[in-house]
Amino acid sequence: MQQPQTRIQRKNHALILEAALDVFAREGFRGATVDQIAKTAGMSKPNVLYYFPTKEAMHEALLTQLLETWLDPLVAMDAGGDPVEEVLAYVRRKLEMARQHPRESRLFAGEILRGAPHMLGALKGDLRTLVDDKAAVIDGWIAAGKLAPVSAHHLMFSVWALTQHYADFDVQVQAVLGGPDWAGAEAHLSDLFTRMITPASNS
Amino acid sequence: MQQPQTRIQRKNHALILEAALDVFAREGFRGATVDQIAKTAGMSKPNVLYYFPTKEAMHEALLTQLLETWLDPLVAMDAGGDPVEEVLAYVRRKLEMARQHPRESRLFAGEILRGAPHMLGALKGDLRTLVDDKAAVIDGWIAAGKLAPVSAHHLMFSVWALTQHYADFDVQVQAVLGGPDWAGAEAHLSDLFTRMITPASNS
DNA sequence: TGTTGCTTTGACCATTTGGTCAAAACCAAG
DNA sequence: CTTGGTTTTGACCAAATGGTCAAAGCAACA
Repeated sequence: MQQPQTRIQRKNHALILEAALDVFAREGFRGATVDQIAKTAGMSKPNVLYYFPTKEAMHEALLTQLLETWLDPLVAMDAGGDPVEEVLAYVRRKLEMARQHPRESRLFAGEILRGAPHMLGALKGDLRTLVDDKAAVIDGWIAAGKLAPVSAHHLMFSVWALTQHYADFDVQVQAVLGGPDWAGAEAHLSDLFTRMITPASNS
Repeated sequence: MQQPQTRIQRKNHALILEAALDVFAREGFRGATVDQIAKTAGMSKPNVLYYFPTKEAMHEALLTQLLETWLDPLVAMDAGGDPVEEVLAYVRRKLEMARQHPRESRLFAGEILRGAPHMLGALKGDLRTLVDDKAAVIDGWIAAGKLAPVSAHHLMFSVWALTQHYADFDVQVQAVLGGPDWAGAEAHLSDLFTRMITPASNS
């Protein structure tokens, strides 16, 4: 599996994936049509199928490409940094990613919601490995008294749930608040995680 | 719009909605087919369409019915009770609901993810009203010093995000942990919200 | 300019799917 | 057992949709 060679191939490849992301995020895999993707990409349906053999191939290409980016904020959590600051920085990076890439967040959410038919392997493999790795780091911080005792795995679930919620459930948030409130979200999450993980002061 | 009259109508109505919930939760609205619903309900497609004029009608019936149940845990939060206990009890009720009714949670998530085409009115109406109402209660508790100062709205978003995550992203949770861990989830969330909302002790 | 290989698309096909319809099966009351 | 309404379904239809194909367009190089 090689990357596209010619300049025009690279361009159209990217163009199609961009369009597919748009449509998949909005309509879901089943709801998206190749025609919609083609129209969004500004080309004919057969031409889209010339670059990607099937609709599923586009979906998989997006998910594969996405997973890496998606995990970056967690990868960047540094075992050598200040524990509380590292976790808070992770939360902020993740929230920023949700704000900047809501389509990716929804694409991911839709895939998981449907039982992760195209990602189960990656979840049980790369994701699990990374998470276990970082959980060990967190457990180390806790053992050293640098972090309040929490379940490292559930802490990470909390970060995912809380940050992605603002992208995936954006419609609901806006319906309730009357509009977006990313600043409020960041303040709230910073506050929440600070209280959550700051170890009790040595009495 | 009346409820079904005869005994057989009531039975089949319920049977179809049960089947539709199953299929919609698993496949999403676009992915679900009337045939699947019919087969799950143990009857023919035309018979399903005899009770519900369209696929959309089933979806709407489910969502309408769901919204009420869904908000119950929040409705039950009592302004007269102990603030910290009330919030924690709300979290536990919501988590329990996610555990007992994952299909409903996924149905709801799918609807919101797609922009809430069938629920936007309810979100901006009933939901917003209820949330604003309860936010006022929470703000009252905070003003009285019974609760740590938090954004009431974002606090509720946090409850939703964290509890529903365990139902909606169940596949991911299980892929990472190797299996379900509702007990761990409850302990974690109890801990998290306790630290979040317990007011600083009077020094 | 002519040739070669890459790119693009109109037309087409098979399948799926939401929904219809008329006839059959069923049920309850007289 | 008959009759009138309700329930059920096999057969069917039209539209949507994923995907194919052969032919046309186009770029680049000899």
